[in-house]
Parts: sequence; C-alpha cells; structure tokens
Amino acid sequence: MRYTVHDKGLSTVIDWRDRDTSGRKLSPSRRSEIYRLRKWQIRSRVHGSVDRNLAQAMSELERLASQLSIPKSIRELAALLYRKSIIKKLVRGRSIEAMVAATLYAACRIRQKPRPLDEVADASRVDKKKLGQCYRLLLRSLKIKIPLSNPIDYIPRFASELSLSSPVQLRTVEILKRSREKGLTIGRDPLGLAAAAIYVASILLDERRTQREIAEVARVTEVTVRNRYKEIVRVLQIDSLNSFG
DNA sequence: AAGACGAAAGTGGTTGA
DNA sequence: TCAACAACTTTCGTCTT
Repeated sequence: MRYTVHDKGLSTVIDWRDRDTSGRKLSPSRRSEIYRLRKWQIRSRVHGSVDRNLAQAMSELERLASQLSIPKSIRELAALLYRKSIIKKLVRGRSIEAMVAATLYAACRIRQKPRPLDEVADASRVDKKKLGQCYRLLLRSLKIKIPLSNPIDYIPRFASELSLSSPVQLRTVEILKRSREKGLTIGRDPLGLAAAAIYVASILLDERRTQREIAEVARVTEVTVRNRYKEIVRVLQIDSLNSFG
C-alpha cells in the first residue's frame, strides 16, 4: 500500500490505484478491504479538517470576545453562527479569523449590544473591509435579517467610556427618541447619531466633551458629529446651542 | 493654543436601468 | 454589469473661545 502526501503534508491518503507498492494487482479480498479503508480515511480526513477548523475558530473566538469583554451568552450565539457558516461552506477561501469576527459582530447586533465594526476589526487582525464583506455574506447565506442597530444601544458604553453621568445618558436617549420621531435618523449612521446626541446632551447638562473625544469612542469623524448635531439642534429647536434664538 | 467650522475631493456600498 | 447616488471620511484653511 502506498501513502502519498496529498495536501501540504497535513494528512496522508491511500492511493486510488488498485495496486500495491510493487505494482502488482491486488487480490479481490484485499481490494475490498482497501476500499473500506479508503472510505473510512476520507471520511475521517473530512471530519478531522472540520474539527481542526472549529478548534482554531473557537479559540480565536474566545480570544476576541474576552478582549472585547463580550458576555458568554453572546459568545455562544457567535459560535452557533460559525458552525452554521461552516456547514454552508462559507469559510472556503476566507480566513477563519475574518469569519469568527463577523459572527461575533453579528451576534452582538442580534442581542442589541452592538459594537462598532471598527472596534471588532481592530481587536481582530481583520481589516474593516473584509469584515464587512464576511458579515454581509453571513446575512445573505444564512438568511438572517438583522435590523439597523439602534443608536440608543450604544449609549451606555459610550457614556461610560466618556465618564458621563446618568442624567446625561437619559437626556441623550431622549434626544435620540425625539430625533427618530422627526425622521432625522433615516439613512443615517447610528454611530454618528449616537455621538451627536451625546455631544448635545453633554453641553446641555454642563458636562461638555469635545467633538474629538466623542468622535473617537464612537469611531466616526468629527465632521460627522458636527453634521448630525447641527441637524438635531435645528429640527429639535434646541436654541441654547444656536447662535440665534 | 485648542476647539469648532465648513468646503472640497475621495471611498465603499447601494440602487436602478 | 455599470453608472449614478447618498452618506461618511480625509484634508485643510479659517474662525471662535
């Protein structure tokens, strides 16, 4: 029986020819035994590769999630999504890390505890673009529909990172609700809205933070903060922030 | 000096022919 | 499949606190 290195030395397979090492034909009984062996070996190779992939993926998931302080229940959801994506062969040609990051990002959004895409990308070794692509692929092929994230879901984390009091948080949430009623949120990046609302609330309650500080934790630019907050004070008629009454 | 402002050009994703 | 489009980013010169 001849063993041949088949896939970068990671495993060996039984040769497909019905001959032994010296090139002689095999006896029928020997031949059927070879068939059984071959079938078993192929199956174990497939399963083994899935197992190895999963093992690597789960350890990466654990690392990523703990770095981002993501609770266990969300990790488990991410793990479930990853297993589904393996079954659907979504990891083919893509990096395990990218798919892991995508499933974790998706799991956070499903549980209404979204993290900025940039934050997840930074914590993994995946660039934002690839992560976004994997995420969209995940939604498409798993047929799951995840609504646009709600800006309010970002507020507790952002406020905490900026050391803002809970009255500021409450005012921020109120601003966001009123903005939605006025249709201000349509087509807008939830992160930009969250940042702008925090900016306005922080000024109103005299706990001012700079646009720069807020933009940084929300992972948007100061320009976006400016554009959103200008719209908010105009539509909600928050005159104390306006130059003219 | 630092923060805020806004114009202009560039990027990546979505949409509709 | 591709071109137009909207939202956001980058960059930068200027004004305000």
